[in-house]
Amino acid sequence: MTARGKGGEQPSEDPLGFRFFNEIGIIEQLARNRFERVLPEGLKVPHFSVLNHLVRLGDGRSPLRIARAFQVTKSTMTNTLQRLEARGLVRIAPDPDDGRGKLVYLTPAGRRIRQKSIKALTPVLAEVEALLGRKALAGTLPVLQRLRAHLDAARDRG
Amino acid sequence: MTARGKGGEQPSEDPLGFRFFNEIGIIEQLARNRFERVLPEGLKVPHFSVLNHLVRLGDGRSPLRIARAFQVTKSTMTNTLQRLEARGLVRIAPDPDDGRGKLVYLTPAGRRIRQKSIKALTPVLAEVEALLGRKALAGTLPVLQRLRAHLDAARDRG
DNA sequence: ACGATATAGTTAGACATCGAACTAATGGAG
DNA sequence: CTCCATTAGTTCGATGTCTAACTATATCGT
Repeated sequence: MTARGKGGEQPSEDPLGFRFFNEIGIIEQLARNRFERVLPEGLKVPHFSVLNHLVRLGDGRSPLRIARAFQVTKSTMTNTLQRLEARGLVRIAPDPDDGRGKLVYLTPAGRRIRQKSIKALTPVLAEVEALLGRKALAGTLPVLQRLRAHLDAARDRG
Repeated sequence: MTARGKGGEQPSEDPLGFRFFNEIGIIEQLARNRFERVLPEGLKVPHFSVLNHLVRLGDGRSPLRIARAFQVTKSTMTNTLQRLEARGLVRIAPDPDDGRGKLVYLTPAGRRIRQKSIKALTPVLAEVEALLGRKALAGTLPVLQRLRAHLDAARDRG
C-alpha cells in the first residue's frame, strides 16, 4: 500500500519500484473488493479461487498441494478448506495412500456455486479488458509472471 | 489469489483477466512478505507507507485524507495510526479549525525509522529493477495506473 | 528393526482489513 | 436560532493471512 495520484497527492517523485508496488497493492485491494461484491452468496475470493482451481485442474488433491499452487501457507489453506467444507462446497477425505494426508473433493454444490461465480465475474473482467485493451493486458502478463517467479524463489515457506 | 504456474499446475486456459488478477494477487502477497522481512524493527508495510507519505507530501494531514490517499477505509487508518502513535512514530493532535478532526505529525523517531526503511528497501527494489528492466517496469506502469483509476471510480467508500 | 529426520495437517496468537453501528461536531434550511 | 443531514473519527465483529508450536505419520540411514 502506498499513495495514489488523486485528490492532490502526487507520489510521482517516488522511485519507479515504489510506484510499481504501490499500484500493485492498491489494485489488489480494490479488485478483491470489487470481486467480492459480485460473487454469489458472500463467497470470498480465496474460496472461489480454490473451487475454480479444483474444477479446472481436477479435485482429489491434497491441501498442501493446493496451498503451494496459491503460494499460501498450509495453515491458511486449512482455514480456507474448513470454511468451504462447513458450507458443503468441498468434501475432505483421508488419503488412502498416506495416513498423514487428506484429499479434497468438490461437491455438486461447490461446482454449482463456482459456475455462478464465473457468470458473475465475467462481465467485470470483460469491462477491464475493454478498458485496458487485450494487447496491453497481455503485454504486462510476462513481466508480472517473471516478477512473481523471482519473488517466489526468494522466500521460505512454512 | 489464484493459481500459479509451478509444480505442474498450469492455469493457462484461464481467461486473460483471471490470469492477470492472479498474478497481481500473488505478487502483492509475496512482495509484502519480502518487504516486511527487511523492514527495520518489525515495521509493517502499511506503517512504512504512511510514514513515507507524510515525509514526502508533508505532515499535518488528517487521518481521513491519508486514508483516501491509500484507498483504505477510515477505520483501517484509525488502526494504523494508533499503532504508529503507540510506537512514538507520529503525534496526533486535534485540528484547531475543526472540532471533529485530527492532524497527524511525524516525530523525529518516525523520520528516522522511515529513513532506515528506505535504506533497507532500496536494494530489494534495485534487484527487481535489474531483473525486469526499467523499460519493462515503466511500460507496465501506465496500464496499472489506468486500471487502478478505473477500479477506484467503481466503488463506494466508508 | 529402530531411531532420527522430514512431511501433512491443525491450532493458537498476532495483525490488517472491511463493513456496520456509534459519537461528536459542523453546517445548511427553514 | 433550531433542527437535520453530513462529516470525522472510533469501536466491534468477522475474515484472511502469517509465524510458531504441536501431533501424527512416513521415510531413511545404520
